[in-house]
Amino acid sequence: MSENLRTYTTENVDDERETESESEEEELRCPECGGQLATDTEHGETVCVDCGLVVEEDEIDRGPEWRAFDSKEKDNKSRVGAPTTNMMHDKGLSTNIGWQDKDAYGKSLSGRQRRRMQRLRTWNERFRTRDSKERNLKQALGEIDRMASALGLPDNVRETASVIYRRALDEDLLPGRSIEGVSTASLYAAARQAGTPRSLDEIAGVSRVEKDEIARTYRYVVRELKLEIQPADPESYVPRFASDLGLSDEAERRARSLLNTAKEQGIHSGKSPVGLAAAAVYAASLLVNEKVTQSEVSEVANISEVTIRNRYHELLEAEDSVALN
DNA sequence: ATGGTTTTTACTGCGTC
DNA sequence: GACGCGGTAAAAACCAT
Repeated sequence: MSENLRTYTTENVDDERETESESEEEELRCPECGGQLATDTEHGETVCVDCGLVVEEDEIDRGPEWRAFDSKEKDNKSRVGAPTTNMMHDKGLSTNIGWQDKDAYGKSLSGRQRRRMQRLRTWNERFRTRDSKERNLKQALGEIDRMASALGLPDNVRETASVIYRRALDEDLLPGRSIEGVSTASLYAAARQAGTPRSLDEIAGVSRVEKDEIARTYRYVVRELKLEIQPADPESYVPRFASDLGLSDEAERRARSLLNTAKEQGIHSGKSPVGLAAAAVYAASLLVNEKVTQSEVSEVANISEVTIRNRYHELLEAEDSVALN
């Protein structure tokens, strides 16, 4: 079975990484003795098995760290970027001061020195935990940054996301939760607060964490930090959708006004904001003669066409009933 | 866990290019 | 005949309880 799997995977990987796929295929011979060559990736050398002649050296291993079976995994294992698992902030390397009041020879310390040591312990502990939070923060911020740029979120969102994360850290919300999970949740919250919301799906798409966990962590963080986040305003999605579809400002304005009349009519409660926004954009595109298809809208909004249909009927009805008055 | 609501999936029919 | 659109029924997802 491993044979089949192997050929399949190497092919796949080669597709995307053309550079150095030949190593397994071509069989070069040693120029001196004709012996077989072997590649020593650790030292970056190609050596002859028989005579030991170094044929090539200082090669760079550009490949990913391990074999990867899909693109996601490949991302994780690539050589660049932060290591994915660094469970202990200091890898157990930081200093610890023993609790016994003995010197290096095992003799007891004088009272004066004991007090000194006590102070040292306190400070060492303080620095160490401070340091641990610092590292934690650093990693989280990197993660937030990565996701934010993947989603095209502006700097101020990253800013608030990191503020939220800092608060979570200060309130000791982290234990039992992953750094990635909390950073993702922070970013999600920040995006919504800033009025440039991204759907849970979009967020989950760039995060290392599953959607469910993000939602769970998000709820938790919001509750504990008592962040006030009102349900996303459909209007806030409009600009993004409109620009993704290449619609004019005029169309965007129409979409907004449609949403506003809908709000006055109270059509919008309980419905997904994204769906409403998508429908409004679609309806607006019709009204200003810049027709885009339903499926195009559903594509950029990540919403089903059916939902767009249902919503945009409601939107137009609301508009009509206002027009009659 | 449950029930009610919303969204999605899958399918069908109609008109147009 | 492919495409865009509308509608429907049933399944799935979501949410408050």
